[in-house]
Amino acid sequence: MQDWIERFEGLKRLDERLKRKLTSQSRIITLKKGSVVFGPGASPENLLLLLDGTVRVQQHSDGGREIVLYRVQAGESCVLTTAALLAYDDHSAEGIAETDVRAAAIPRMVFDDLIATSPEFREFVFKSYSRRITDLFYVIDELAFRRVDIRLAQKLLDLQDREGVVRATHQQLAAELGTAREVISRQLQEFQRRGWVKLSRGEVKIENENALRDLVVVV
Amino acid sequence: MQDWIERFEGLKRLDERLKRKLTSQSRIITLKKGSVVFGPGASPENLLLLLDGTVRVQQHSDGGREIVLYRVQAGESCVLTTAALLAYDDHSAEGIAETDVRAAAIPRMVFDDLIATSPEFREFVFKSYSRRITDLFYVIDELAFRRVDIRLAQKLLDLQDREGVVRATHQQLAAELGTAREVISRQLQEFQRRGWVKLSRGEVKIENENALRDLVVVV
DNA sequence: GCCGCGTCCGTGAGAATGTCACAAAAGGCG
DNA sequence: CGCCTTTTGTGACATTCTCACGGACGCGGC
Repeated sequence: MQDWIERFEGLKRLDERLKRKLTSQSRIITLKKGSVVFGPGASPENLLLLLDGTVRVQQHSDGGREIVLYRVQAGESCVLTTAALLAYDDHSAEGIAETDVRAAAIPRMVFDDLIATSPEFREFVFKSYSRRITDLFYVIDELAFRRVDIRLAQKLLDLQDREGVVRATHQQLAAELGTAREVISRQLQEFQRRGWVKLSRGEVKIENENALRDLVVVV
Repeated sequence: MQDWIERFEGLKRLDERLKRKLTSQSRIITLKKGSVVFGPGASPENLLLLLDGTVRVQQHSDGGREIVLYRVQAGESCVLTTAALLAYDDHSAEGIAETDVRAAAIPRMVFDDLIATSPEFREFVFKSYSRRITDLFYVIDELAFRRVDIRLAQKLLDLQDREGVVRATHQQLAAELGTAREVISRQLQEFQRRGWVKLSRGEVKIENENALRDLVVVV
């Protein structure tokens, strides 16, 4: 279980000495689905590299609404937790394990050391930042400028499994888009009326994927 | 003009050798008010440190709407331009000089070198990232969860000068908040009706600052 | 002056989205 | 089945967005 480094595109090219250093000095941790990876008052002192599973990062409002900011997939890192969430304690962003999760925790000291010695590691870290910031820009763009029906169609396409089924409650879909549950319910009914989806408790079956894609593209 | 480094809280503690390196290897550039500091297809290869003036970073929609993401003030750096905007060329974020601007441009090589050798410089860079990301979180929070009247009141308080005057057109205020001009016009009229502000072409005079503050806080 | 002209602002109507309060339906479980 | 929780449906209304105008203001040319 020592060669998890090979799963990280950006870390493959580290030289052998650094790879050994990374594997020997970082701990492998596991988290149950649904547990809080980081949150208000619980910023880890470690850089987390996700080996398996996905982490959902979201934000709350006072009024109980939520919005999903981005997801960290296996093979990616949680750079922002180290850097930014410390400063951002007045508002509440948190990371939730969407599945059971396995991750490598790199202590801050080792992180610092690697940043100093390895250009490859630096590139990996800055690319991670870049990725997350791009995600945030995207969320802002969507929130400010796109209609809800289009965003919902896009989200359904993103979240569907191989059978074209999205397993999520209306409430969860609303949280994905940062809107209200009623809005989602009504939009989904409209999609169903047009024969694009089929609704049942806790899931949405996509019946006409192309119609959804057209909505996303053309408008 | 060599001691601009002292203006940067995070760089003061660099040792003398590195300070000399920074000043000798980076160019001082000046930009006219209104010019594009960076934008689609024009990401600079340099890290910019702002000596004087402010840069406004904003995003466009296809439909001609805009939203201000954050401002870079004198004494801060444009870290995101180097890292993120390259990856984000499909959507259009750009930096505009809000005033005449003077900045130090640090070549990528020097940046890389400093990151490798100086813990103080690393901290400076990561803090800069942290600051920007916090700003983006804030924008998302506002967009998703706050009413426009509250956001407008907040913005007026932020943008007022010493005399309580905000010099901006309704269109510009709309761009600040990522909303439509008509919405701002109507909200401002409502504020005026209540005696909180006085409107004239191109400016808003705040007449009752406390009322605006109350609106921001209590709701 | 006063005539154009571009920018800025006001307005009405209707669509889209958000809020609130409740009720109905669906599923789990003893 | 009866009871409970979760999920979904619905109406009424407030807020925000969009579209299509028209009028007002400031400025330069005459």
